[in-house]
Amino acid sequence: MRTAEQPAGDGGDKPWGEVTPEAARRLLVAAVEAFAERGYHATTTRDIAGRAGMSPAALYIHYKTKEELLHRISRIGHDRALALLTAAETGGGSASERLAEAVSAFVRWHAERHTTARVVQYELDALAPEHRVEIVKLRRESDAVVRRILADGVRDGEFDVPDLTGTTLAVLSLCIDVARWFNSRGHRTPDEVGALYADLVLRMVAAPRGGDPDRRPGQK
Amino acid sequence: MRTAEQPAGDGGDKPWGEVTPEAARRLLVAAVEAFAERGYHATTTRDIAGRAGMSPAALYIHYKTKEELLHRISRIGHDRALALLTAAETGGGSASERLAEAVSAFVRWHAERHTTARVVQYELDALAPEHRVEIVKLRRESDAVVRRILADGVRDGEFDVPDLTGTTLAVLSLCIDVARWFNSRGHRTPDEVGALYADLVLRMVAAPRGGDPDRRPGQK
DNA sequence: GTCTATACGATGATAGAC
DNA sequence: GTCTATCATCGTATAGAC
Repeated sequence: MRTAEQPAGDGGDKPWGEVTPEAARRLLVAAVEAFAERGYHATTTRDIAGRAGMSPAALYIHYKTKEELLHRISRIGHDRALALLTAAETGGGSASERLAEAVSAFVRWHAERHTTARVVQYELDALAPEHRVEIVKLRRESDAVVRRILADGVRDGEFDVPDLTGTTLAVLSLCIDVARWFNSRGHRTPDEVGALYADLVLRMVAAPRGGDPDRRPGQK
Repeated sequence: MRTAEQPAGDGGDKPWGEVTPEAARRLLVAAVEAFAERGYHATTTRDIAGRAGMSPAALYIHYKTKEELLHRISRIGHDRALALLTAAETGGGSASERLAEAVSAFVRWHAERHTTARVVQYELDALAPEHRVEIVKLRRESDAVVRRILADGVRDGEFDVPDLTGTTLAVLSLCIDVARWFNSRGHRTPDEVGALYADLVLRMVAAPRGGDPDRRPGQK
C-alpha cells in the first residue's frame, strides 16, 4: 500500500521528502525544531533562518510569512496521521485487529516524530483562520476513522462501548499525548509504546468474555 | 480533610485565594490567561500588566521576573494536583474505588481548570532550571501515588497490570490531555468526563472475571 | 537565490516622580 | 505601590546589491 517515501518526519530516514527545493526543506525542518522548542509565537524568523544556515531575508524567498511555514508543517503532519489511521482501517482483519493497528501506528508516529507531532498537535490555534478550518476538517476525518472501527467492533460483538463519542475522543487523546511525554522520561522505543497502548485500548473497549454486552457491571 | 478554600483555579468561585495582596493575585490570574492563550515565551509583560489593569512597571513590584509568575502558577497547580491524588489514595476503599476517585478528581480538575492546567502541564520547559527540578519532584510524587494504587490492586487481585510503569504513565497521560481538548469540542461537564474516564481506566487495569490473573490472553 | 542594510514597532526590565 | 518615561535589544518584513 505504501509505494513512496513516507513524509512528515523530523529526524528519521528521509523525512519531509516532498518539500522542495532543498533550501525550503531546510527552513521547514528548522521551523519544526524551533516551534517545538519555544512555541510558534515565540519563535523568531531570525531563529528559523539561523538554524537553516541562512540570513533572515532568505526565509521570505521560500515562504510568504511565518504562518505559511506552520501551515505547511501542520498540513503534512495531519495528512500523514490520517493516512496511518486510514491504512489501519482498510487493512482488513477483525475490529480488534484494526483498532490495535490504528492505535499502535498512530502512537508510533507520535513517539518517533514527537518533535513534529508537538507542533502539529499543539499549535492549531496559531494557524490563520482559513488554514485552521482546513486542518480541523482533517482532524474530524481522523476522528471518524476511529469511531467507525469502534462501531464495527460493537456491531460484531467484540467491543462494549457505552459512550462512543467519548471513547473515540479518549482513545485519540491518549495517543496524542505521547507527543508530550515521549523522550522526557524513560527508555522505551516507539514500538514498545505502540504495543502497550494497543493493549490498553483494547482492554478499554473489550466486550466481557462470554459475549452478552448487557451483562457488564454498570459503572456509570 | 479540606478546611480552607481550594486554590489553583482559573475562573471558579474563589480561585487563587492564597495569592496576596490582591494586585499580585490579579497579575497572576492575568498571567495564567495569557500564558494559556499564547504560551509563556510569547506572552509579554505588557500584556499581563494590561490584563490586570496596570502599567508594565507595576508587575515588577510584585514579581521579580516574568519567570517568577510562571513558577508561582506551576507550583500552586502542581501542589493542588498532588493533593487531589493523595486525597483519593488515603480516602479509603478498595483499590478500584481509590483509582476511580483519583482519576475522576484529577480529570475534573483538568477540565474545570483547563486554562490553568494548560500552563501547568505544557510550560515546564519554560521554568528556570532550579524551579524545574522542584516541579519535577512534585510530578514524580503524583506518579508514585497512582503507581501505588495500581500496585495495591494487583496485590489484592483486583487489577491485572503487566507493565506497571507504562500503565501508570498512560493513566496520568490520558487525564492530563483533558486540559488540551476540553471545551474545544463538545458539551460535556467536568463531572461527566471524570466519570467516563474513571470507567475507561478501570477497564484498562481490571483483572479478568474469575480471579486468576495468569489466565489473561497474552497480548504482548 | 542569497546577501547586507534597514524600517519601524515591540520587547523585558529599570529609574525616578508622585 | 503605581505611574510615566526610557534603555538597549530584538521582532517581522522589505529593498536593493550581487
